[in-house]
Amino acid sequence: MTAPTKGKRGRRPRSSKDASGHELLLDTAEELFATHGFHGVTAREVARCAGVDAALVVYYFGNKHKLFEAVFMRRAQIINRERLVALDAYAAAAGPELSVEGCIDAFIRPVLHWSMNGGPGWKRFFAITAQVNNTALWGGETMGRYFDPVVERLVDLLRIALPAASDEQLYWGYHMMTGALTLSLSETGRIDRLSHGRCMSGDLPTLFERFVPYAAAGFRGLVEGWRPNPL
Amino acid sequence: MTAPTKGKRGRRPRSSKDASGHELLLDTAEELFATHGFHGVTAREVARCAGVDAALVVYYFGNKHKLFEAVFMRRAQIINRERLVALDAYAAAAGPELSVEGCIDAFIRPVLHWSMNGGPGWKRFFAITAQVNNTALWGGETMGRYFDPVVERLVDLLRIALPAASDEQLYWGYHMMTGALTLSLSETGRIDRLSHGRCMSGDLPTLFERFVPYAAAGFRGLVEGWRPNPL
DNA sequence: GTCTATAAGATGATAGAC
DNA sequence: GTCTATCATCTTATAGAC
Repeated sequence: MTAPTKGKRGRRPRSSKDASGHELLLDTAEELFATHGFHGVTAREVARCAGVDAALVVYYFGNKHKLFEAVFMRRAQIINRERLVALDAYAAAAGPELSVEGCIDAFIRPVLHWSMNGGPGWKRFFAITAQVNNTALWGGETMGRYFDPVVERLVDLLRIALPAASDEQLYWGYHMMTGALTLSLSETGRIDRLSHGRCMSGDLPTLFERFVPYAAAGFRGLVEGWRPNPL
Repeated sequence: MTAPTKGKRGRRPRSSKDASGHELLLDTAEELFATHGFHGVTAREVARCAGVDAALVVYYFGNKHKLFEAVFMRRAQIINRERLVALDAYAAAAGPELSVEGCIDAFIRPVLHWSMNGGPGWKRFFAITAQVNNTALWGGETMGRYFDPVVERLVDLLRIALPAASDEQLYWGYHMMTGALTLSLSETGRIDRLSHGRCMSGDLPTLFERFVPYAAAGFRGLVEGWRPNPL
């Protein structure tokens, strides 16, 4: 062993020019949680990797779980605020000419904007979101607590754009849309391999161009219905 | 402390009528990994909960990670086999009258069948699948390794059903479909809360009825396209 | 605000008895 | 095949000095 430190994921020595310990811990936790998941990282690793003392995790956040919640909340709040603004602005601009495409555009544009232009912190946040959304134990509850109020606003507009749709159909439609969206934003690289390079996880402009017509047509197809052979 | 054991998630004392240690460990690992994720469970916990000695994890599987792979592979192989059979049978029956709905039906019918009729082990497997699918580090790679060959067969059929679609569109369409499918099968309960009980995660016949027209219309909408305002 | 020291216990993996 | 005992290390969290 010749390295000066023995930490598993290395230590970044803290310089006086760095951000505050609080922000440093948030950023570092975001990075490590995104890659390894909540249980795949220890609070000590986060502190070590941030170049900060381990006791400061407790000092700033109380415990590891509250650190995770703080990471999640920081950007979720921004998304929620911008989505509400975008949905209201679209509703005001479209008037009675509201379209499904327009509603979905307003709903996903903020997340695509931040994923493209927000830097690596935002990408990591979306990777965390995908994991939370797909975890039964605290995922359903956490996602709902943070995002459901804005989803209700989206469903309100979709009710106008698709008057023939029942609420049950709209909620199922949203459910399928969010599965596609969180997976897409997590950029796992699977589609790159599957498509032999024809599609790229990180190509968000193309994702946007594909996502809106897919989801909008999906909502309409839902309303038209389909009679399967019974399962 | 009055309980005879002190294990965090309890011990199930092993009786001579139980299945072999190998199967017991697989079933128990499946249950715990589904709920808490790979890093959220220790190999010791799996063994304790199975009523089996901790050293047997190493004896049977080599290490904790290989135990996880064994859990995942056990049912993935069954799904793959049945999906291939279903896709081939549908292609043979439909001939040139192949429809997008029919292809998607054939692709998802096996998983819905097992989720509805296969007992809790299958539900747990799908919960694990959703987590793997949405994890960047090993998710993209693992999902691809297990499932991509069958996905290629699906895309082959969709090429016939949708001759106007480019491969790039078909792969994006599959990508969005799989996000919706893995989230749906993981039954996180989020849609139950969001919809105030109008929709239920565990209502798979309704999911099936909604999923096929949504995804099929999505694929068609993808081909028709849509010109967004630039991001 | 930041650090050291430490408590009290769990971890994955192994060696080797039976 | 199954078990005990053990290694070397890591864990969350706290108390209290500076």
